[in-house]
Amino acid sequence: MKLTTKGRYAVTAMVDLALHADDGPVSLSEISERQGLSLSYLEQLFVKLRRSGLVKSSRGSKGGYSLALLASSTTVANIIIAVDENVDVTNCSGKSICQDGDTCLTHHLWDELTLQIKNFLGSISLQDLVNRKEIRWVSERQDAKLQAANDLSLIPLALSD
Amino acid sequence: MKLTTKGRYAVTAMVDLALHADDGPVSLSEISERQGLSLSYLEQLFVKLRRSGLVKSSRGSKGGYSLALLASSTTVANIIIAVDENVDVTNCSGKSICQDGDTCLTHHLWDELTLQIKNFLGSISLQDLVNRKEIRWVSERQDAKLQAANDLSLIPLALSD
DNA sequence: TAATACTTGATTAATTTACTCAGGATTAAG
DNA sequence: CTTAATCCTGAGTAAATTAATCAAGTATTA
Repeated sequence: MKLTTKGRYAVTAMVDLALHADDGPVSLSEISERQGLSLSYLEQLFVKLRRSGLVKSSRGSKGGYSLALLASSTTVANIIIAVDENVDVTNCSGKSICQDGDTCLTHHLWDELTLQIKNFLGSISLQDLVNRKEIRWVSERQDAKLQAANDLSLIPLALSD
Repeated sequence: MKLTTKGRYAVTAMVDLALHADDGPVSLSEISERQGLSLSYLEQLFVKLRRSGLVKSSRGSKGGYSLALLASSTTVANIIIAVDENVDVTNCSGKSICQDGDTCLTHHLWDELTLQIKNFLGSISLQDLVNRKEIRWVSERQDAKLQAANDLSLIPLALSD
């Protein structure tokens, strides 16, 4: 499987989106600040998320992204597949051609593991994550931090120079 | 998690070892031929497998590797960890320092997935794999092919030139 | 003593990852 | 109508990782 920073970033960003869904479209720069992720990189990821139909965008000032589906209808597996292309741990993408066009000795094992991972990640929705206590805590901490930073930025002209 | 060719090769080689355990030590060149894996690369992997105590080596002619433990005591997880170092899907190796030294929004989710994968791979032993019908079939095919190749190689001097 | 096989360390080509950069298109607000 | 915010796109790239190869051993057995 490919489970790298890319997939983790995408899920994190989508959870952020779900958590702040009430305030209208969420801009990538907000997500970037709150989650500490690179803005340019997020842009790349959201192209894929949009093309996969998981988010919808609104351009212009006060624009941003919002969930295209119910939080309960989007699973973690959906998100990872959208950005990572596949969640397959076989060497042959499940085609059973791993050794000279034939099945390799352990093909079936990797096929099973792939199924296990897909089942697990497919069983967890964004709504499940939003409901979790430990995620709400982290989110509150992040919101407070961003608020504090914004409050400070109201007086930089008075301080600089 | 790092589940790449390295881990797959190692498990495949270990299953080969378990399947041919009755015939005494198995040389890496045999495994290389049967499983279509690079000999030099197998050498690297078996250094780690030996240091992890999963196999024991006997040098010299008729030497090779054999299982250090019962096939029922070595799990797939043991093998992958031995060559890949970790099976962790968090960004922080489980330390909860993923965002500026603090817990990131989705840390717990990756922690759980890591546990799932470890449980699954830890629940399957080499003995389980050896007992599987589909693995026996592939193994028989491979043995027959190697036997045929060896039979041919008995007369190359008569044919070459 | 010759052949076999493990042992080790250095090196490397190809690929992937995780970005950055530069610019353009669209929209809302002032 | 202008400007600022934001999405949108594509090209490029440095660093890391992978999947090896190569060379030179050492140990053991036939």
